[in-house]
Amino acid sequence: MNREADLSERERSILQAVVQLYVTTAEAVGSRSIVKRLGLEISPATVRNTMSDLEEAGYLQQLHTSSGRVPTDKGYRYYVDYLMHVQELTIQERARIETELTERLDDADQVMRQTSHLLALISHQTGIVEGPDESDARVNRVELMPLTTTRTAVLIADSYGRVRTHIVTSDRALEAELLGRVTRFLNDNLRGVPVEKLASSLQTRLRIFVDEQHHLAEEASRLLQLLPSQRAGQIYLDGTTHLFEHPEFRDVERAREVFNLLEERERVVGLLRAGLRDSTNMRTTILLGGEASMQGVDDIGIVAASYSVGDKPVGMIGVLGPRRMPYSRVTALVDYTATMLSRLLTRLAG
Amino acid sequence: MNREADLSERERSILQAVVQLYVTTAEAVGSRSIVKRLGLEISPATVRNTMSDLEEAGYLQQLHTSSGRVPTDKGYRYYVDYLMHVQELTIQERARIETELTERLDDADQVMRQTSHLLALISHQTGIVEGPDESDARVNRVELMPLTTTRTAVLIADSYGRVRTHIVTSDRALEAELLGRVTRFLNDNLRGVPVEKLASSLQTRLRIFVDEQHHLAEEASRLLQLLPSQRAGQIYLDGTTHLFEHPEFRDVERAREVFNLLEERERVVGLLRAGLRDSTNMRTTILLGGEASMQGVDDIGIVAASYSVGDKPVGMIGVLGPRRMPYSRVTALVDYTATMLSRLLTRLAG
DNA sequence: GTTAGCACTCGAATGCATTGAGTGCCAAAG
DNA sequence: CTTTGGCACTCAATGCATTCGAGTGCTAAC
Repeated sequence: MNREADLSERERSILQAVVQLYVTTAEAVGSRSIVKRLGLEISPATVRNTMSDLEEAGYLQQLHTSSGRVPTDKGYRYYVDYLMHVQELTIQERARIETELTERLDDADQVMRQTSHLLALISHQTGIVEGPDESDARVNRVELMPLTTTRTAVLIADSYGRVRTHIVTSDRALEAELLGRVTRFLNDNLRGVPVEKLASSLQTRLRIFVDEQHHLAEEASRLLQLLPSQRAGQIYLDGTTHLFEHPEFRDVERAREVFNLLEERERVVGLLRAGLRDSTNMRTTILLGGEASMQGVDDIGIVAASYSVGDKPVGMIGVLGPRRMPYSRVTALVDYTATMLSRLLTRLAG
Repeated sequence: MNREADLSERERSILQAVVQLYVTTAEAVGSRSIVKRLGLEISPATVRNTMSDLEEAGYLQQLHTSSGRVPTDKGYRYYVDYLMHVQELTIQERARIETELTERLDDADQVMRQTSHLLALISHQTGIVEGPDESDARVNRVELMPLTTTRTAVLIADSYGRVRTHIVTSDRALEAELLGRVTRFLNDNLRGVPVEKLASSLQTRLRIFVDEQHHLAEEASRLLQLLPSQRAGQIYLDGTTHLFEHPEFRDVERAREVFNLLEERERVVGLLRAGLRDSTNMRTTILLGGEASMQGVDDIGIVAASYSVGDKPVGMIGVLGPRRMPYSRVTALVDYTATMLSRLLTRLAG
């Protein structure tokens, strides 16, 4: 079923005008302002009739009998799916994203931190970057670094160009020389193994090498057993205070809800993932507070896109703001940023 | 000058009652409730006279002519300096801090994250931990880990048991074998050097070793030059959303001010440091919004304490909340936590 | 199908009286 | 000289009635 066909040309342009006006003014929009906005030769009364139809069909909503109208979830959804035309970024903005991202090219971690910063800076909203999915990361290199006789830093460089540090304590003293040999052993045997399966992989390979390198393998196994199990994908946030700029969060309770959401990283990841799942063939997805995947937090909207390393999508980025967000601008931003990030990370991993 | 002598016994106990009542109720306190609170055989009228004196002396304040009174900065200051008796933590709370901190004993970074979490959890306020001052950190061990032919991870374990990762890109390809030799060279020559002076120290020692190990030293120098200069001490925050629970931050503008402060890490570090400087011989310091060192953010209070590695104070922890804070409880918490943290980090570094 | 006109609705703003917690002050008591 | 009871006074908060105005819904005419 093509919802696009449901609305007449006039209804479409009026819905569009309502959304756009509401987004900029944050106030319910009336028939007169619509006429002004469209510059058309129709009277407010006509607009009122159409708006009434749109309300009946569930696209608009009145806060009280004699007020202007405001888009409903359905109205926003229609707008972002069919009416919005993505507003290109300016050349300056593109250039800025490109230079400020490539500056930090060295370090995947820093690239992602900087990405969230840029998203926030340019959109004046909250920028979100979810780090590459741990489950796809593979071991590029392992290093064991003695800290004290019993404490050892296990350093794992993964296929995304990130370096992770875990510190493990063992019962008995380990000599630096031994750690050096174990390191070499691990690098010879574990490159390309999924990071999550480091310990279990080693167990498997142990069987093969058990005779010749029994001692080394034992030691390595002991160390890797101590690694904490993988936490959920890292998340980078920036610009959370921009939320305070919007009138919908004047009420502290509302603001609090959103801040609570942002503190629960798994929930944020969950939302972004849901967005990816529901996404059509578009590169960006828009999630609206109140819709199925966003139970529990109304009032917000998220523009999200996935980024890839090579051809494989590995994580999400997004911009979170009030549901009343300038989607056309933000969509362009998120789309372009995701493309740039993909390119950079691919180069880093390659 | 001993300010303690300035006030009569009655004035002292009434000031104390005002602060305590105001802290729990968040409402201006009147003469009747004070009488009830103190359970004394004096009449409200007497209390009113005394309160009037206290107001004239600047310890109390009326919001409007016919309302109850509220402590001023000076009033709070007197209270925390002379009237407050620290309320011991319960055994359960002590036990909790101890077990939940020692659990993560391995990793200084995690210990500090956990510390901020505990501070927030137990106080129901915002917990702050400032990582050990970078300027005192010394190199314990260095490792170079090849990521690609041109990208190298420089790993530095410092004397506080932390491991830092920097990724540097060099112009020309570096063989793993070479990096191994450079690593050994660095560890032989740079242990104990202040982390900040890594690059310059190497330059100095280069002159000595220039003949025999010219090539190695050159290579090492090139890599270390690329390290980013040290950013200010890391900061760990937790429980920022607790701020929303207090009526003083019902007004979004107020809340926003504090969140902005918390986003500017250097400013937070600056406040804590100022606290350390002003501190008397007490182990904890209390900073009150509006006072000299806290220009620009009213309405908040901070209880801070320094922690040490060995005998040397290296960083600060604190709890931030509304100025109307239960200082006696929070002070006990911060004090005990700082002691525990010192003990753990000393053990880690030792 | 579109428009002008008009009655109607309802939130927001304004004015006004009431209430009550709390003070300041004074004169009397201790 | 300190303390107390009494009393007038102040001021925020509350409730209520009124007004104002943006905006609608409806109907009759175009």
